[in-house]
Formats: sequence, structure tokens, C-alpha cells
Amino acid sequence: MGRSPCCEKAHTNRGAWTKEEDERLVAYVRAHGEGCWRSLPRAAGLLRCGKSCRLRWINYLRPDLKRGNFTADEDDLIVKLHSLLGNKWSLIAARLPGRTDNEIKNYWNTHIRRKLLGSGIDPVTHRRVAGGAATTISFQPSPNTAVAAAAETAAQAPIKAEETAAVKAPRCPDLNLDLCISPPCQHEDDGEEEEEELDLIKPAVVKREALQAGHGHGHGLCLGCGLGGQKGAAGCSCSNGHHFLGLRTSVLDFRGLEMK
DNA sequence: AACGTTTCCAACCGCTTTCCT
DNA sequence: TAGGAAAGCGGTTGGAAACGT
Repeated sequence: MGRSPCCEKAHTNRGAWTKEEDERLVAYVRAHGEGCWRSLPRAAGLLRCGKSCRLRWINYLRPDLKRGNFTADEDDLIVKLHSLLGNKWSLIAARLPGRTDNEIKNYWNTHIRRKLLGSGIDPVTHRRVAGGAATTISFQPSPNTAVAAAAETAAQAPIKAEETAAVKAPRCPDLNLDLCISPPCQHEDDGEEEEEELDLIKPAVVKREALQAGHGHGHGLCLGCGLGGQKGAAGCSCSNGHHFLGLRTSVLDFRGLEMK
């Protein structure tokens, strides 16, 4: 069986894109919109695989991309979302306007992962590694930002048995990544909380129809609601100034939630 | 200045999911 | 409902740039 290749490799360019190729792709997408990636290269006069065109557009040429360094808030949000969603880069990217899954994935692998490891935290489980160096991780100190609020929330999280050795350490305003959120295999006695945590994650993968039917009304779904929160409750950004995962949602634009 | 090493990120690859007939 | 095509996703790689000796 097997599938036919997505493109005829013998007649396609590979490697870095030239300026001319970029211009052709941008011009074509501007004129015809995104989609039909398979037929796009031929239509646009590009000797590229459709996949390659799609990737180039999504990761580099899209006009709404926010390039440049990640902010401390973005760092923090990525860590928190990763602790909830794992390596679901596209879902994480959907919550960081202007950032692509590829960019976030790269950033995670080159910066955040290392920071976490250096702080004695397992970047996969977000738990302290046995004999880990530190109890908290600090991105840029930002006492006046939402990060501080998030850190405060996290610092007040219940302490688990295996952490008791580190309990004596002074509470630090830096972000404590040892979140209480964990995969659905935890203790029996916190069934209720577990349920809530699962509810946090579930809506992140709801179908497009459900999202559109939500109270976003075509203006993008509020992140708090998108992740299962009550409208108007903490975590819902339907009204200004609410928090999501301890971050002021007004800091971030969640239009990305409107997803494909 | 030259060379080796490390870091970073754009791009590729192959698998999975979704859509369509 | 099945099967094929297209799109999407996440892991991995290659090469350029930055850095150290």
C-alpha cells in the first residue's frame, strides 16, 4: 500500500528559502488565502513541496507573527501550559498570540528546558528531580508583573510528601514550578481537585464547532472559559483583568484560541 | 587569525488526524 | 463505513552564527 509522496522530490527545492521564493509565497497567499497547500506550489510557481510552503508561511512569513525574544510572562505561561498539556506545542502556541508551535518548541528545548534542569526540575514531569538543586526557578525578576502573582499562587500550593525535605527553604517570590497540577494518576483523596484539573485540560481540545458556539461570538474565545473556567470567574477573561493560571489575562491576547 | 565547540533555529521527515467521497 | 487525500503535528536534523581557546 503506502501513500504517494506529498511531492515529487526530484523536482523540488529544499533547504533555506530564497527571498524570491518568500515573495512568491507571500504574494500568492495574499491573493488567494491559505489552504490547498498541495496545489499551491505549482499555482504559485514554486518548486517546493506543499508541506514546505505551509511551514514556511506558518512559521516565518505570516504577517501576525511576533518575532523577537520571549517575555518573562510568555516564559511563565509556556511553562504552565506545558505542565498542563505536555508537548502539545500547537495547543500551547494557540495560547501565545504571534508565536508558532515550532518557535515555542525550539525555545523550550534551548532555553526553558535547560533552565528547569539547572534548577533541579524535571522538564517532563515538572517535578523536582531527586537531589535536585533548587526548589524554585526564576526567570527574570518581575515583582510588579503578573508573574509575581502567578508565583505567589504557586508558592501557596500544598506541599507534597516527597517535598518535605525542601519545605524549610524560604518561600521565594520566584515562580515555583512544582505545580499541583498532575497527570490523571494521582492520589485518591483529592478526587475532586483532580476532576477540576482534568476539566482544565479537556476544553483545550474541544472541537472547533464547540469553540465557535461558545460565548466568543467570533471574537475569539476567552482563555479561561476555553480551559473550562466559569464565565466571569477567575481564569475567565471575558471581563477585563481576570486571571488565568495566575496570570492577568489582560497581559496577553488570547485571540489565538479561535484556532483553525 | 585560525580552529574547534556550542548554540540556536529553520526546515525536514514521518506519523496521526481530519476531511471528503 | 471504508479508504484515500490533505492537513496538522511533534521529533529530529543540518547548517549558520556565536563563542571560546
